[in-house]
Amino acid sequence: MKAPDPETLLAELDRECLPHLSVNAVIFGAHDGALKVLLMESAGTGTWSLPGGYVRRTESMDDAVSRVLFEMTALSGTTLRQFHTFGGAARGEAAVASALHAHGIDVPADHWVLGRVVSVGYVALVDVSQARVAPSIWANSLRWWDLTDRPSLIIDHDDMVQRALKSARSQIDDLLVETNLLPPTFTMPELQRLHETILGRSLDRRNFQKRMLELGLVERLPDLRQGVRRKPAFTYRWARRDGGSA
Amino acid sequence: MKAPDPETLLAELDRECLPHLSVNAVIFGAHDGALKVLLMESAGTGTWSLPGGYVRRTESMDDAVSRVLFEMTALSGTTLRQFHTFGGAARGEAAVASALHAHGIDVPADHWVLGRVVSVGYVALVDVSQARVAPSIWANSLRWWDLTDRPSLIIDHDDMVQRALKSARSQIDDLLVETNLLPPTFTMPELQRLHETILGRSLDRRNFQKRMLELGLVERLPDLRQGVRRKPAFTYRWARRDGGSA
DNA sequence: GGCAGGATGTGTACTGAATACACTATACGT
DNA sequence: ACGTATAGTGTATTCAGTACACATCCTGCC
Repeated sequence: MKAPDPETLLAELDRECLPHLSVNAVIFGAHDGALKVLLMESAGTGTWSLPGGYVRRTESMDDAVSRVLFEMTALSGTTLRQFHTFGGAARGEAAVASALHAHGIDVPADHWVLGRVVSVGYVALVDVSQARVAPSIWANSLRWWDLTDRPSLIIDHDDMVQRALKSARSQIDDLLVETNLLPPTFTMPELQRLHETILGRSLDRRNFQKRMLELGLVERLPDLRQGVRRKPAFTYRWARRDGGSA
Repeated sequence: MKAPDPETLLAELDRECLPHLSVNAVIFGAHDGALKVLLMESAGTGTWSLPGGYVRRTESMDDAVSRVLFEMTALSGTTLRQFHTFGGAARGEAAVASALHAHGIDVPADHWVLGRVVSVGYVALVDVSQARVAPSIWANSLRWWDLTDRPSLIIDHDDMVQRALKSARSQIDDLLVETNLLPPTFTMPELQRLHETILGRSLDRRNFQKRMLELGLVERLPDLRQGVRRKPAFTYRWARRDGGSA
């Protein structure tokens, strides 16, 4: 993002972006067995919301949300999946005014950014330790929150988190494949702990391993993971998907 | 809808609706064992597309799509379910210009209705015989097409139909409950034929009945359906759902 | 009135996926 | 070397979904 420029920011927004439309990303991360979600605090308001942004006229929504994610975390190549679009009539983002005001930008009261905005929700799973969280014009504070101990969010963003979580859990295999949430090679217990963190419940080791292998999601490598202070574990990597058409 | 008024239609659209946003409805109907989809022909172009409309600034998207459905079919109370939002960068609706031009309305080339529009897709199942299909400003022709024998559609509407169908089939129980696709009381074979039409495959009678009853979707009534020229069948009605919270 | 035909009603067996569960093996720390 | 913590592995059960055959009842024809 550019540095805040009182005069041109709003004009640029109007010229380059689709009005009344935003994308929001529910970014889940796993750290130390706790499920985290990335939230931002609108400057000057103390209110928390989901990271999001506007869609440029020449970019697809998918590209827009990838860009937003990159701007906020410096992560690219992450699988972002659309899960729902929120189009209630009462969706207005008063927090935007405060955020912009904190940067010396006055927004006309009738500007669309303060009014009703339809928001397309995307969900992603990322590695907390790889994300380089960076504040922006919209967010003076951006940080990971424990999912079970987070502030309440503006408008319907709490609902978005709930839906995103449900969606992420139901597509967990799909969302984890080929992501950077795990190193290129990993052990089965590592993969299982990740699943458990995301699903919020414990899984049986034997059933878990059986399922991963039966689904052909991972393939075992000849090496063992040494260096840990326990029994060495087999290492695995994501299996190449054999292209199955619809 | 109002009668086309060259001067005010566009102004009204700008004033009352959210720009660059539309809702589209994939309306499936079953008739004589064939799965139908409601399509409209943009006036003057001969190109076919899904019914749709714009979202008023004071109504929710859900309300907007219900209104569109009502305007086109006079059906109300139908369950419409959002299934996906289409936000590709190349979404422009040239057909709109022709449709409006056919009504003597000239659209400036840079107006948003001709440019990129993000479209929120909804799906519904309705009774073909109850729908009173009515042309509108946007559609000079509106009719049911056999799903397997339909014209190709503009932009990504063919993709929308595919996704909608997949979504409808996976939620069939949910979409059929309490709808007007069947009379208040119906027989099990009637319900089964409806399922078969929507799913596009035949089902086993015993398994089907067992499943419907096990899921508690229907409850048997004391009466038999007479008057048919076969063995009389039990009648059923939709069972009241015992409110289960998430 | 009897009989053939077609549609309706019903229960059991099989298969596959998910679940529950216990013991052996290895490295580290003492 | 011995205890402990973690990793590796197979079998039995349950549940959902699927496959399948025969009796019943009404209609229409003879």
